[in-house]
Amino acid sequence: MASLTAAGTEPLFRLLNCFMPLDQADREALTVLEAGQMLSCDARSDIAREGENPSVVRLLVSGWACRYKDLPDGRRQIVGFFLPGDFCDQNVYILSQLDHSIGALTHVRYYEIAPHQIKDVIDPRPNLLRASLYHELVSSAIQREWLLSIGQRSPVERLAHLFVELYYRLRAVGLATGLTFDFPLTQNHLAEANGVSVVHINRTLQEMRREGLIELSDRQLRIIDLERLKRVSMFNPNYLHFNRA
Amino acid sequence: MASLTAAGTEPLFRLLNCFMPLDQADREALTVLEAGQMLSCDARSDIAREGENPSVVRLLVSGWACRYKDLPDGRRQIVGFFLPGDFCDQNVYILSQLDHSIGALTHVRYYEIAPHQIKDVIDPRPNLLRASLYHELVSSAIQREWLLSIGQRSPVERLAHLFVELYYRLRAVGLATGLTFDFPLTQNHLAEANGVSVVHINRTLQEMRREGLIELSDRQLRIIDLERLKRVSMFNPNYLHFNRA
DNA sequence: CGGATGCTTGATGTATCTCAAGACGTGTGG
DNA sequence: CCACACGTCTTGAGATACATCAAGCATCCG
Repeated sequence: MASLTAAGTEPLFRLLNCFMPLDQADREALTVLEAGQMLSCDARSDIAREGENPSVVRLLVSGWACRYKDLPDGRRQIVGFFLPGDFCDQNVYILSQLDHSIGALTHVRYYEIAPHQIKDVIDPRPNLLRASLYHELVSSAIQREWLLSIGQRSPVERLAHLFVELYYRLRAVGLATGLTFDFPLTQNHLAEANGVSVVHINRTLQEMRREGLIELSDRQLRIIDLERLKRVSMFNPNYLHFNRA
Repeated sequence: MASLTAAGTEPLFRLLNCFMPLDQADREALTVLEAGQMLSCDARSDIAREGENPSVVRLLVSGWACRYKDLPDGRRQIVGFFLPGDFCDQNVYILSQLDHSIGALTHVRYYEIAPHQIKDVIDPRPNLLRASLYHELVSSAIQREWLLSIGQRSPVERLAHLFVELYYRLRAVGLATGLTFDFPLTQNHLAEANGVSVVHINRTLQEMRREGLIELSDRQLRIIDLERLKRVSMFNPNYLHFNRA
């Protein structure tokens, strides 16, 4: 069985446990998925490419990844981040063609699992089933919140909002215990996720540091004033649907 | 049984039929949903508000609606449009709290259906089941494409892309037979969906008219040059997953 | 040592916002 | 039936937030 810290299916268990109260039997049921094939992938390489025919479900175990879309002329938009414990699209294997790509932002490790295996594990247990449905719905809700951010929030607000969101999600899977935590995104990633140029991200970050909101260096983020960060970004946690944070 | 034009469950049938080949028996199965309660709602009023506890699934029958999110200070972002035949969130009734609102853009008519009724109709028929899963996945894919649009495309490109998307979707449900069709969105709606000010939308539209791309007046959109519109916006229809357009 | 990768800064241009006003059509109540 | 409010589209003027281009520096690594 996996150790309790950031290995195997433990992050997934912790995440699902935020949606529905799970018990030890649920936890053990999930470990069955650890029989699947564990793969790994280097930073800056793709886990899946647009146009492929997906046939497996991927469960991120360690490292950060992202979903992105690109245009023929090279512009690229990150449309979501994957953290340990996240399924990369539980149901997309149904589609015949992937409409986006998945890229590794750091070195990542993940399971590739056959769809029926997931069903075998999850479907018989009502709470797991419900929690995994939540997971799916929340992924979609996060996309909507990003649309609100990119469409309406200013760059400072956008970054503040993103930092708080990632803080909540990392905490859920046990990767942020305090207000300082590993944060491997480069300014380039932040730019691609927020629809702003790198130069502007750089200046926006400086402003936020000057304001005493955050510190960010050496791949570590320190949230100095969480409440102000939430106020600035008008953060409303309801979209994450963590009933039991 | 409903007439074939834009009434009852016919738009839904047509939409699902774009994902999987359906037969007459599937069509008739869907009409069972017409036993549900038909409601209507005036333009500019809300069908559902953020914070509510959703317990029904809504199927849009006629008119246009949108999903939107707003910030405490009044800013608002439209994150999706609903056309006849669309389910407003097949699965959200699972969540205890709605994280967004649904607003009517025109006078709309819709069914309110109990979740179990939908399951009763859809689950026993494999093609219906698969098609409705597609519907869900495509809604999510559209959100991703919008993120790409708002984050990376210029206002002209964004509008062009939106016009093509809506043309495809309207055609799928039989509401656009030629390149001229009813288009009830105001410039304000376009602004709120694209994260641009109304003034700028106005000027962007003028530019597009000048360029001979479209005509738009009196709630009618005329696509003058579809191919150029697609080229300008770098439109790739793969995200709609209309296998059988 | 040379080449990636990432962060930072300055200078310049422009796309887009904001504010403000007017015109038009439509429905409504006095 | 008129007066008025309201929603929508349009235009102008001015301010500014942001992109772009370009360069320099640090770190890491083969």
